[in-house]
Amino acid sequence: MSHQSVLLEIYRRLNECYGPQHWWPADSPFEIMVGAILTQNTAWTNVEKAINNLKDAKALNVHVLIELSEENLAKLIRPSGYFNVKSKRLKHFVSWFETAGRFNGLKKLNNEMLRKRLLDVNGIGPETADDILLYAFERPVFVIDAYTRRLFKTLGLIDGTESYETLRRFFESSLVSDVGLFKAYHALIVRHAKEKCTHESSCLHCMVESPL
DNA sequence: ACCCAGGGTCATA
DNA sequence: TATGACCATGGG
Repeated sequence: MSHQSVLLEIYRRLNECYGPQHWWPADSPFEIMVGAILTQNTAWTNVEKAINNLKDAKALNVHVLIELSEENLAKLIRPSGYFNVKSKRLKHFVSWFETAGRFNGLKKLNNEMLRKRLLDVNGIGPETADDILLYAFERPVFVIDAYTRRLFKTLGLIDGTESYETLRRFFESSLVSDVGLFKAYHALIVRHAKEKCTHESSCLHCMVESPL
């Protein structure tokens, strides 16, 4: 059986268990990018609080974020944790974003170039870059996170020690390159990890027992 | 009281 | 290249 059919079958079952997930939850692509940085190693419920603070302060835009001091920005995003680190990272990101000509400038770059540029920003690593590429720029990039690693290790499809790039290539070369599929797949993997499948163990749709 | 969450950087060997 | 310390809040 090809990797393609295995991965599609897993997707089919996840989708049957949980249905559409409406991801990424945000009002705009810019909010997605800010959220991608804020959610680094952090529960999403905490990120929501930080984003709401930014909205209440009318600070969820390039101009205000550039003007805002690092200290004041840290206060606003406090609930998301690592607030000093993330304040710096957001500042790095918005300065870069503005300099690069925002969406109209950046959307001209191909996937590989855009990814390279994102990774040059201090505070943006592979997963954050791919969140931004997939959900904000609608590029067909498969996001690898800890949940993905765990699930597919449990399924015996990967060893679990592979590098980020190796795993990303595995998914991207095994699946048809489709933004909608990649978005939905990643969202379902997260959903499956967070809300463990409550179906009977005999459930034919969930081939996986909850990871330990 | 402990554990973890939609990671990434930096210093060290 | 590869491991470890560090960042920090809030919910279980």
